[in-house]
Amino acid sequence: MTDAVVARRPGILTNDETAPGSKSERAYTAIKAQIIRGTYTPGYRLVLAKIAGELGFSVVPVREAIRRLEAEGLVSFERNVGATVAGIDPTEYLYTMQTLSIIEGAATALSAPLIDAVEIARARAVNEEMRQCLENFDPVRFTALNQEFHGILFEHCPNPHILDLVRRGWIRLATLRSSTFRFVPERAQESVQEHSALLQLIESSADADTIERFARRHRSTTLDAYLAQATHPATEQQSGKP
Amino acid sequence: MTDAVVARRPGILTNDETAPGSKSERAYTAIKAQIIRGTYTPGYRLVLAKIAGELGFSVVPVREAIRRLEAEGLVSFERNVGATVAGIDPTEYLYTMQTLSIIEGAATALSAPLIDAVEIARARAVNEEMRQCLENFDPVRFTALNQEFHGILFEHCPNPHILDLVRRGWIRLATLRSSTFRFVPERAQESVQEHSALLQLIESSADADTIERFARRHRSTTLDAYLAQATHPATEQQSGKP
DNA sequence: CGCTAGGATATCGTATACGATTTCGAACAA
DNA sequence: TTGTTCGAAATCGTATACGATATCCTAGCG
Repeated sequence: MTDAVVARRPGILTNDETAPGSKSERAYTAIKAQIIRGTYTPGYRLVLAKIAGELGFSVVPVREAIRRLEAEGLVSFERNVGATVAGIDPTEYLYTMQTLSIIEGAATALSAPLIDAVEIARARAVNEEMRQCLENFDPVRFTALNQEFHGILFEHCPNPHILDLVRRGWIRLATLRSSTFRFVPERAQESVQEHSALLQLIESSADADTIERFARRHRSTTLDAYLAQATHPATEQQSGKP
Repeated sequence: MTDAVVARRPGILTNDETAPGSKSERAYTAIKAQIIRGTYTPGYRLVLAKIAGELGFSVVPVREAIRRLEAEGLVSFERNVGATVAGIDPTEYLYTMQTLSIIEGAATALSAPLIDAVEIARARAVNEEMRQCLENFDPVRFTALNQEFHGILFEHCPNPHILDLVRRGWIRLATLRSSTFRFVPERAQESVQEHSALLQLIESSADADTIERFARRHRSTTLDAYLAQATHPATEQQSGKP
């Protein structure tokens, strides 16, 4: 296979973290980053004064940032009580996954005609590396590569709204990396194979419907695997007071 | 047909407007309502002090509300310059419609198994009334009923995220009621017929895929009709200074 | 021992004030 | 006329202050 020469880019799903804007803006990206990184785990209480102190800002921009994150679904907020990092119980997880499978399926189908041979090659390289991760049992890298792989597939989606929804879905799922996520080797194996098949479909210009169906199914199957594995995916919220 | 006895409810797409919360909350719903009503048309400049004055609040909650609306895509915002009601150029419109067709199709398919005979009857009644609106040429009522009809179809969608996305899509489209929207009688005629067919599919428990496909197509066909009709859907933003 | 009342504490919600930035227009030079 | 500079006005961005509300703890009562 043609490997090596294939260029690698950061990938559409990676966060900027560059935040040279207003304090409100920086608070927004800072908090968001913490949530994604997992420093603020689901259920963590976001106390205005505390965060403001940590960032060296006053409460006003922090508050604004939090309400924006609430609108994005990353934070849940209660009047006169405060905000917490949005928790994800099993039901929530299922909903999120289902939504993502629908959106991402569509995004992939819409991107497909715009993916050229070079991109296909890139995706193949990534998928190959994923296979190697399986042999070396490196779930962390596997997950990262999986993200990159799918990123390649839908980053050409011409509809920015859909792209945005996909990104949000991935971010939402990223917040439970540590809690619900379990690595399922058998499923991962299948996953790599399905990726190959999907690339085949795209390469051979299969019709949009087929691609969409396949991509969607790929997602929801992964979901089933994870759900089956997770014995009792923590219902309770953890208190955020360290 | 069994009419009359069928109960009528406000419908899932109608706005609450009840806002007994904090000022930040009330500012949020107030501004949102104005945007949906069309009082604040796309391009309208949302000046903090002015809106604060109108509502009798200070600027802080207003600003917060605006940033939340930005996160929802109803308002576009530029640092140190201000916020305007999000405009929708033809491209944007197309993107929004495409996204909505995908989401709404899925929502309808997911709802279908949960819709009972009573609801079907309700939907039939609404559709019948739509047909009458065509005869009397009442586009306004027709549009309202169309909203109610689709509301019945997907309001049972068990996935709240999807439901939420559908709602947002409708709201986004509502903001251009006055600008891009043109009523296309021929298409409206077809629309009513497709509604009947869709109800048939649901009633006969057609498989999810068929329903989804049909619902999606129904949407995107409407889109095509509107786009074909709109001669030159205003590219320019109107200045907000009255 | 369990429950309720009441106050202390933590935290939120928003008004006000003021510095920072952009925008707009007028005066002036080419 | 056209372009440029400079200053005033408009508007945004955020710190601070303080009232409002919820939560927690303690003491007292049954």
